Amino acid sequence: MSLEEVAKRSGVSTATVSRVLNGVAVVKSSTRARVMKAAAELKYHPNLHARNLAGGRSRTIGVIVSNLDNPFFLDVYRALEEDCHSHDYEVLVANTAYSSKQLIAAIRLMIGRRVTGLAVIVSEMEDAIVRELTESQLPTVLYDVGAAGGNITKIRVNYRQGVERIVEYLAALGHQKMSFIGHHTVLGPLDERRRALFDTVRVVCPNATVRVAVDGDSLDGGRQAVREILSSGPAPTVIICVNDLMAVGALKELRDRGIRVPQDVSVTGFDNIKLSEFCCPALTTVHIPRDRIGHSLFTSLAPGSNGATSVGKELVIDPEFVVRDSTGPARK
Amino acid sequence: MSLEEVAKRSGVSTATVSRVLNGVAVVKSSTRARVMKAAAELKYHPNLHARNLAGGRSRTIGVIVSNLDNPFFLDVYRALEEDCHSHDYEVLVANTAYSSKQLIAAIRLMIGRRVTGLAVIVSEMEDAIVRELTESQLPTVLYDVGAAGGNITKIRVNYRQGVERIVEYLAALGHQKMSFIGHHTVLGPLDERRRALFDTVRVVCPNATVRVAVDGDSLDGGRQAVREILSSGPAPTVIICVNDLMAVGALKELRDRGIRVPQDVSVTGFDNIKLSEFCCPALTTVHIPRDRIGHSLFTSLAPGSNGATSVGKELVIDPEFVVRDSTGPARK
DNA sequence: TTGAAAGCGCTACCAG
DNA sequence: CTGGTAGCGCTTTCAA
Repeated sequence: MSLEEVAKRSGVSTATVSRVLNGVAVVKSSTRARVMKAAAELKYHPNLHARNLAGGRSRTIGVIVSNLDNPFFLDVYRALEEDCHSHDYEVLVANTAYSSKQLIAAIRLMIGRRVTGLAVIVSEMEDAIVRELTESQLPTVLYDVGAAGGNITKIRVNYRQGVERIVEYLAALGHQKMSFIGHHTVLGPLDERRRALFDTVRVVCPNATVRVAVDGDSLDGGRQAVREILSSGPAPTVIICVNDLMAVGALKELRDRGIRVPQDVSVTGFDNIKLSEFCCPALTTVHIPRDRIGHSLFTSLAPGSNGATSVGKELVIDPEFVVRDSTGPARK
Repeated sequence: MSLEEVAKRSGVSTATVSRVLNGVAVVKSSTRARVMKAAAELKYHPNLHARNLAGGRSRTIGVIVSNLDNPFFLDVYRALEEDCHSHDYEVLVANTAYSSKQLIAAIRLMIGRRVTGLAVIVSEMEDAIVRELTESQLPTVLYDVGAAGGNITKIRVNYRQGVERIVEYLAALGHQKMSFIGHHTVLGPLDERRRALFDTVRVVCPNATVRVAVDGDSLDGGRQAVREILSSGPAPTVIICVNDLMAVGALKELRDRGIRVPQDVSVTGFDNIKLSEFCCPALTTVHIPRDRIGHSLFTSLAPGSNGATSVGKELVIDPEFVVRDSTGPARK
């Protein structure tokens, strides 16, 4: 089941078979037909490793994410995949489960596969890794970490802006006792959100207090974080969640305890994943256009018609505040 | 950045470099050190395509699923990935979005990559595809479709049993006006569930009626299907959903309309994804052990110590009925 | 313990 | 329009 066997069976050279299979160069249609027939009869499937090796190219974009379970990543992935497929590229996904070790392994794997470009959407990025990527020459898009330039494009979401809207809105509603739940990550976007929160609170409502709890990035994690908040001090009047997934978990715990949302406590999410409309109450959140992110990934990574990638820039994405039913006036 | 450059820099042959990098054969430790050093300095990353080509192997398991968005698939994937990584295998995922065309493309890709084994967890399987897979010789696991034997292992979930529990339970609660919402698929597991439902109803509660609506396999799809049900006839007292994801969507639509669950209408899901515990009300559903499925995938596909895969069997997985808060007595 | 060399399957360049 | 052939980068005997 190799090119050579197909060549033999159809009485032509391997070169011609290759031409036919790749639709390149003009091959006499009778010859073409013969080759196609032979390939079909032999159930021939080209060895992609050989093809990539010989061709040097790979037409593959790699994506590494922290947590495929979070719909946020899937939405980005879907948009990217759409572009890739319509331009005849493949996508290779890798999941790190927030582990640096797995991140490194994933990066090595992508480099080893000689991907055309690599998108790294994780929050466990360490400086050393960013440096290695920078030195690797591989066209890369980093999400909310590192600096643009050279082979690196940075996509930055303006979290600060989103957080500001949330805080301003809550402050106007009279909330003073706030809490924040996030997940275990010291670096990257997450901490950015936490820091932005504290900074904003300091400016907008200096009298407000903010208690923090962290747990896993999952429904269970959100629920657990709320337990921690509730058992470690006076009940807050608002729970600001680092993302919608954890917020939905938080909602569950509150409901189980008979704490009403938003009457007793307000809850906010972040990301605006589909689920945020379907939980109850529907979440007040901040929309982040995952589709735009996904499409930007492709645009930056895939070589344009001129043959060059457009990496090296910094793309800023502005979020949008969405008010739904999980927030209300602070309880007296 | 090729093996040869590393060899040159460390003053040994490519063969030796290969040995060092693969930890095979005994290499003098001083030589080994020199090679390692050179590789590091050169930031050498082995070309995986060349490696696979030369080695013939690939230590990669491919998985093709219909809808990565449905947590069900992710759970299966995660279990499989865990096994793969701990046995030094890679996993390659492909998403078909329920399209036969994409399924075929994905299969070709997997074969082209010469994966060790392939798991196909989709519901858009056509006979022709099953046949092609059977003839391909590639160790394959099919989910709820096709027949075991040869290079094919079939994993079958005993849906019928799950559906029976649901119907018996609902019938005992006095429900007579039932409805079923599923997604667009004529073949595979889905239709199995629908047929099982009708068969069971006929036996358990012949007086009951069942209306059907189908839409996409998503939160929106579930909501939409409920709209269809509600606008096309008398309100049912129970809505049986083909899976939890659609059930959560259904719940949302009911809530928006002020229809109480379970007082006005009962709702059941299927799969027991994590979300089914977190929605409100928590879903009565049928648990399907995705982790077991994932682990079985690996066991069947990865060659054992004897070097042979254990494909060819049929594995039956029994579901388990889980009662939560979305079901109650039929409204008079 | 190490080197030389024969491929793995395919592409691409050069002739014809 | 088609064939010959030199690699692509790595693994793997076979000798040394």
